[in-house]
Amino acid sequence: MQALFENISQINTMRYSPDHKVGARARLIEATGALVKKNGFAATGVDGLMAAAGLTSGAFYSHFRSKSELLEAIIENELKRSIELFSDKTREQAVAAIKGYLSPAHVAHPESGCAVPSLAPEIARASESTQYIFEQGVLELKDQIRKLVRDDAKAWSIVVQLVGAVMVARGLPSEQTRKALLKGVAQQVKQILEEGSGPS
Amino acid sequence: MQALFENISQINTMRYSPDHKVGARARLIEATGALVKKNGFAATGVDGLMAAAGLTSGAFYSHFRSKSELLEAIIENELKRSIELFSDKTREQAVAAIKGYLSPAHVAHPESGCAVPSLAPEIARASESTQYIFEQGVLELKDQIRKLVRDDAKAWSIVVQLVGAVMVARGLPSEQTRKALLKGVAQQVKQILEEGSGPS
DNA sequence: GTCTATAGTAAGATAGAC
DNA sequence: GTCTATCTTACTATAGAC
Repeated sequence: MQALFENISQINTMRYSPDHKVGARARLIEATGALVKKNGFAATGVDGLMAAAGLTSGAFYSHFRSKSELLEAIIENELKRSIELFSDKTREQAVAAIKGYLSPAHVAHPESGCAVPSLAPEIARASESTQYIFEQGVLELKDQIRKLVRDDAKAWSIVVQLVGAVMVARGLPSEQTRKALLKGVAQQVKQILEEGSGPS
Repeated sequence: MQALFENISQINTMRYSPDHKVGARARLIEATGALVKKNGFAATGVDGLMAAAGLTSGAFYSHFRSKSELLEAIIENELKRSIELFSDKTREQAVAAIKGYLSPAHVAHPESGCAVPSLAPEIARASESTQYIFEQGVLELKDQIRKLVRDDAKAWSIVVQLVGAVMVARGLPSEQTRKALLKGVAQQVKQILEEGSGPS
């Protein structure tokens, strides 16, 4: 299973020449990623996806064999960015990233936020290879949080609180309720972080 | 805002004569609810929805003015059932319900499970009236959990851990990872429950 | 690589027979 | 209320010109 991951990564990496920093495909993945996080994958047509990148739908299939292949690429790209939010950071920076994740701004702007609260149910219905990529990303995210709490259970708890809080808050029309939820969850997450901050 | 809720509830209640316990509309909401939780709302057509109830698509609009009105009815119905899982229960029963929520069986069977981990992102993109119904349901769910922990922040934390854990676990192809996540979250939720179990 | 055009299918919704 | 048939639009995907 781990070997499969490595193969997928290799294929994706070697599809482009090393000196092309950001190709057309990468730009497509960026532009469509924002749209898909905002409006959902199933609800967005290929026409709309390509329009977001300033192109027409005919060009889509020069870059992806199918729409579902795009979802896979989006998940890979988006998860990488979410992971970077928590990696190679001081403890203070990581705690600030958690605070930002649980902010009203993140709730209000799915297009520039983490893909998990926007797309997780659609990932659960996607191909197995898409789910493998998702799993690798989630495990890496958990491991980054684990560095802060040095405990797997606590790390998992924080990960699901972050994504659960943002996902639920986005369905709440009342700002008051949204803020109460975010504040409550932030308080509990902070407590877990403090429990785990004994001597290194 | 509260008045709006009452009006919506009244309309829905008074649409049918009081002696009809379960009408055709209610059966439709049940049957389509399971399908929508499994496959997603946007991804499921009216044809498929009605086929799940043994009918054809033409009959759909005798019961709902639009597809989005159905989503609203499904959310209302499904949230009611999720709330009942935690209401009018002894402490032991409620704790057992939490354990069941975080079970592999719940992760494996979205069609018979809670609607929130299946549909929350689609609710976030739905009409404001659908979101009001969602908010009322989520608040009631939180208040049921609050009875166990007597603290709003802790109740919110548990709610988002439950829905976040199931939602993320459903995207993980490895049973090992799924179980580790569920076990870790269950452990942390249990700890919150024990913190809040002082003298009444 | 990107375009226009189009094939083929499925979508949401309506009309009228029964 | 439910059916079949249909309208209109949108969908995923492909073909061929540039």
